[in-house]
Amino acid sequence: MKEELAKRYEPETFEQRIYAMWEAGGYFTPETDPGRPKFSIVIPPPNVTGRLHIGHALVNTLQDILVRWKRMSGFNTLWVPGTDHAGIATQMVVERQLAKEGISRFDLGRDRFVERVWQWKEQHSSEIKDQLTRLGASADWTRERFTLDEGLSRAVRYVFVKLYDDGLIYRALAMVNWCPHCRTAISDIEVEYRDRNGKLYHIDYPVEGSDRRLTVATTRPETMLGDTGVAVHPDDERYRDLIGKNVILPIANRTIPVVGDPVLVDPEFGTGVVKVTPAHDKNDYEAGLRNNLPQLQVIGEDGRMLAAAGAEFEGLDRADARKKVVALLREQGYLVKIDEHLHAVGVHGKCDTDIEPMISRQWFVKIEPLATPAIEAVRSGAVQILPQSWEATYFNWMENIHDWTISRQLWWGHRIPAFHCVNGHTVVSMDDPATCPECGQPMTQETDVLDTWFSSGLWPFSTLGWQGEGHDDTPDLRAFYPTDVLITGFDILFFWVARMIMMGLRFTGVAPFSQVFLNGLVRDEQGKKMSKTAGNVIDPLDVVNEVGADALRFTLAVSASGRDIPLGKSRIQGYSAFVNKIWNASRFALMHIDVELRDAGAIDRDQLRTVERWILSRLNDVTREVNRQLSAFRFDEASNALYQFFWHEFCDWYIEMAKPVLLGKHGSDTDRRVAKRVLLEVLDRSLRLLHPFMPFVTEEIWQKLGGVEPSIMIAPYPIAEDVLEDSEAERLMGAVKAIITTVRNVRAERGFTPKDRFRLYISGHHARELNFFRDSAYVLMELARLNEVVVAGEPPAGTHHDVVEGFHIAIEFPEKEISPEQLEKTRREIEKTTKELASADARLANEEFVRNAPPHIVQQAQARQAELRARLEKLQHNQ
RNA sequence: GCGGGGUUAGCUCAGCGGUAGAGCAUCUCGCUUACACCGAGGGGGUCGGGGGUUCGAAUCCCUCACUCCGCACCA
Repeated sequence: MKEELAKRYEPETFEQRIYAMWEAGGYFTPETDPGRPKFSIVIPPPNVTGRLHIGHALVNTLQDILVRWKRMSGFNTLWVPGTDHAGIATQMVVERQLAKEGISRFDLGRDRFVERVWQWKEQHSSEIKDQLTRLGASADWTRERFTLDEGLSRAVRYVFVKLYDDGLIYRALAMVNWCPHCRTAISDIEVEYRDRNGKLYHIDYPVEGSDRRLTVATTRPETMLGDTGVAVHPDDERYRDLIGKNVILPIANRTIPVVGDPVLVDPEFGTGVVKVTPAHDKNDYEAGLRNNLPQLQVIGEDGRMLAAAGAEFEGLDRADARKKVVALLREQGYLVKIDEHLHAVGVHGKCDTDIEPMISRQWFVKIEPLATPAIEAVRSGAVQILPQSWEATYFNWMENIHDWTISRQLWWGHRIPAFHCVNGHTVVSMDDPATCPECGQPMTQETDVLDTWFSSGLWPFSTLGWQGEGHDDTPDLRAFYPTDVLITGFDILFFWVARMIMMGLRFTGVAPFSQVFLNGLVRDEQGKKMSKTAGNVIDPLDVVNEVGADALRFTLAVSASGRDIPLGKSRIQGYSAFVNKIWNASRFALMHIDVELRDAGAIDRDQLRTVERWILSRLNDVTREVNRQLSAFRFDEASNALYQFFWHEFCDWYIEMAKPVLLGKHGSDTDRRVAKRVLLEVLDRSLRLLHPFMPFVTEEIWQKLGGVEPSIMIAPYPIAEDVLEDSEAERLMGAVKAIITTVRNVRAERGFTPKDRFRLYISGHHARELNFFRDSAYVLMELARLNEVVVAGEPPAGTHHDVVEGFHIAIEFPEKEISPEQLEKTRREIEKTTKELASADARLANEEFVRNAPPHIVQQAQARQAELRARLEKLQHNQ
């Protein structure tokens, strides 16, 4: 029976149908008690803020490749999908939406606002699922999770309570990074530093009871309203006598003390005098504590000046206050000068607002007891970070880690399970307390929520049903935890990966995965980061609609090496040609093979001719290569090996060489049957090898091949078999290919057209080889366009001589003037060969080389020398 | 300042001790019924500079230059 493929490759006609078929078949859902090894992986949950971008397409394609490969390789495979509530980010998008309606979240109130966010979430999580579906992601949707799901929320609460009970979570008044726009505290790693051309203002502070003035320098003059001291270095001769005296703060007209502080002050910098604002600068805060300076808060949570700044400043924005302060200072003669000054300013990455350091009461995680085992896990190899160079970065960060600010003044997220009564008692517990256990007063819950990463830190086990003690042994946890691999972008190594390792070790006793693969960042063709403002973003869905998911996936896989992954439409276009090639080659194969050929059983190797043994050997080699590279996360090498094999060996050579037999121009019926059987075999295996990279097109074609399994995605993944390896066939076919190439080459150089046919002479040393060339004459004649192949005959004078892969060949051309270009070409070829031979001679003349180099290298050099020598001799004939 | 990368064909990158590779781009020829999203062929590199180790270095070591990314500091 013959099956047919549509004349054109049109992915839109089958991709969605195929995905529905897989899902209906339940192939994404693993068995619960399989009695075979498992492979599990959890998705880095995308933020529910919006649609997936090309970076998501990359990380999810890589995961799907791995998952499909493992599933076909016989593992009981689970890929858990889901989304992250993304506290600040999601709250911001919904607030922006509200702003368009002219209202703020405060107009709605907490409950109604949160309701709005849930509506947003419902809409977007289904959109995200749809996008992943279009990409072909074989995730188990029956286990889809969301970080705010009931079970995951219980896990979060349990972890908070436990860490609190263990003394690892504490509440304290401390200097934190405050975002006046989002009106919440954020953690240290959420602050991004941007270089900015700012100004350095030099201001005079008059010394009390003297006409001396101390000049301080600052980039933030508005904070002077909150100054409570001035510091100098205690060893600085210039100012030592002033320590203990007071200066008068201009504008505010307060007196503040001069203190000596060796930590804060670098006498070499600026004037050597530093104003101290303990309430609005991290270093000043600490200096204030050291020197008993009061903390005077002059900037509020919204970034506007407070009454403490002075009546004329109250309510002014930070930036306006700065202008006013500078104007007044100038007016009153305190402003000495303004220098241009390049410095890094901390901003909130999510909204680009300047961070305001602020003293605030927040919840913290004491991190060191968590970090120490997490460092050890990587050091011992229990967790392997790949590419390995990232381990140094991991250690560097983990060893200098600071306590983690986990409370956020937001409405969207896991509300902190801490309860307070009017008497200041605090209860942290799994169940909401009715009244205060100490004083019986009613209790109210903390309004703050937790940092999003606090919940995503539990993701690998909370998604599998873990909810703390009593809920830590679910069937899914038993079957799939710890997971095997985590694939994610390197940009969230600290935010997420490190925290999962810490939390996993603390709460489950094991690392949540044994391997972490960090993929690069997708950039545009010029290597620039993709961003909406730059207008260079690629929407993965657009690409899928244009060229199909398989072309996109393959492009991503091939490009997936290095830290930056440049991706442009032209690149994707290039690989869509490959998908098209697969389609057409399969179409050709299907025209010739009968699926019933499978019924005859395995291939009888004794019936195979060299060309067939060759392609099977090559296929076997690529099979070994793909499996090896995939286990090392070398998606680029694996996909490239398949590309090379399928296109440049299978299509360009094997199919062309098989055509004379398949089309009945050469060989017996048996030969034809064997050729068809081999064609089927190679196509079948190739499709299975390609399936993890290009799930849709391989399935569509494979369905026509009459396989046993209902879907290619559950057909066995090919593994290399020693019997298929055939070095003799590889060597001989290598020679045939090289001879054909040489003939084509010389033909073109001599200005002959493909219609001109010649006679070819081949000579060799062994009868076996000569017989092979006699049997393969039809291939040479077809592909090199010859009219005769003479094996072991004596070529007449005037023929073109060459040595190819150790075989002497001669091409008999019709009489034709040799062009000057050709003569020049030959001359250059001789010159080049002479040089190469000289270097080969020199190499072998070196006794130390012969003595020290491994024997096979020496042999190789000798063979090369012999070939070059023979070749040179032949080429000289051609002059 | 601390840590980690990178510098190989016009572009993007692989190779990381034994004859310089791929994709794309470019040039020439060819619509040969699987495919013009194709086929055949060509051109193009002193592997950032300098030094060293080695029989042999793009590959290991030192050094310089340029560049990118973290982290820290920045009155």
